[in-house]
Amino acid sequence: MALPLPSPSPSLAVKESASGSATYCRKQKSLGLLCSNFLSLYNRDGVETVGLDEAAARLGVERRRIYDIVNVLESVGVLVRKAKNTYYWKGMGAIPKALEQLKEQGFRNNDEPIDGKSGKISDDDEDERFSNHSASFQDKVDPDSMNKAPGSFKSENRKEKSLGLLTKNFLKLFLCTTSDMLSLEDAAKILLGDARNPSLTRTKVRRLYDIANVLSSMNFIEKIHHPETRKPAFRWLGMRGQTDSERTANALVHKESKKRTFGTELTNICFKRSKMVSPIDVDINEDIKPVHLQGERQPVKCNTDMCNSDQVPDRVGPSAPVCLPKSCDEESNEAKKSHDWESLASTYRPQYHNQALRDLFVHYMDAWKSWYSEVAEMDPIQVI
DNA sequence: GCATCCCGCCAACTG
DNA sequence: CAGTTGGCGGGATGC
Repeated sequence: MALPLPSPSPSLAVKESASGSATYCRKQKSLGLLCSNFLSLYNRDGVETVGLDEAAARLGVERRRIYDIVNVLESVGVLVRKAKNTYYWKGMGAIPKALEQLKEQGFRNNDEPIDGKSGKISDDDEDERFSNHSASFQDKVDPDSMNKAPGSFKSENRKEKSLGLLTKNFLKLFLCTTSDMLSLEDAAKILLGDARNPSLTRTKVRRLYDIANVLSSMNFIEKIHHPETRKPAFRWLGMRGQTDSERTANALVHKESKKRTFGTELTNICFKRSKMVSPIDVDINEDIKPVHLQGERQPVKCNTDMCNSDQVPDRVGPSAPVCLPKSCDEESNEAKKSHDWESLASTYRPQYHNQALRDLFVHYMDAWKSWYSEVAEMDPIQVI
């Protein structure tokens, strides 16, 4: 899909206060939310490849953030690198196998199951033997890597510190240990050869936070507090019998249930740390609940359609897919233009928790309609 | 005040 | 060598 893509930078999370001033809203820019949106965007039938530029544009984030997501997803088998800028989409169905392989690798590299506290895990199954720093397990080499040509030390050192590899090893800590609860600091120390270096540990912890956010958005882990120390930690949830769609769906629910206090944050209209964008920069996606309609409330029937972000630069929500809801009025017209996003729309129909959110949605719909009618007159929306 | 983690610089890597 | 990739840590935000 060759798209005329805008710079993602304008799509920033902003929140407008009652006074009209704006503040940066960190939550709306989180990697976990971005991951949820990423999955909602690509986890569907017919997706074969993922373009990084396209993903960045659709999600309204900088490419750098896409790398973070992609690296973690690649570690759990959801994506496989195809070429520069392009990944194969393997889907959530590839996860169990990937985890099983990680588990095997973990046990193969360590003679016996390791304990979450004292165990050690190779810092790099494939590359660590070329490492030049003091990892604990440099002598434990993944046999699969034996036929790989060694690269330069710098190259290997870089790989060894990659987010993808760190993700794998972090997962192995859960998969290959008896403990299903682990603090990130402990994980960092285990995964680092040099646990004495506070600076290294701190950096590792930062990366683990990134990873944990993505994994928790996929419901692989959940944040808890250690019962004794009250220190924050993460608990392994694993697959726990969830289907692919359930996992993706839960990923969306998760964002609301874990990262937001209901009713306290009605919009995703946020400011980037210092820059401003359109106050209509709403992340509608975050307020979308997966279907499983069992309920009382029938939300506004809404068809979603992907618009070329080139044409909606200021309306792209923070890390939300460039996917804006349309009213019933427009539905028939847009149906002709719309494509596979309809299936997504039917799967993730909005369900709002409270009246305020519903009101916001109506408000957003009105704003969108107003804007859309203007744009439609000027230049028809291109469909991806 | 500590936990969290976004942001973007810039070096390494790649085609 | 231009474009891609992604490590890294400063520092802002959240609690």
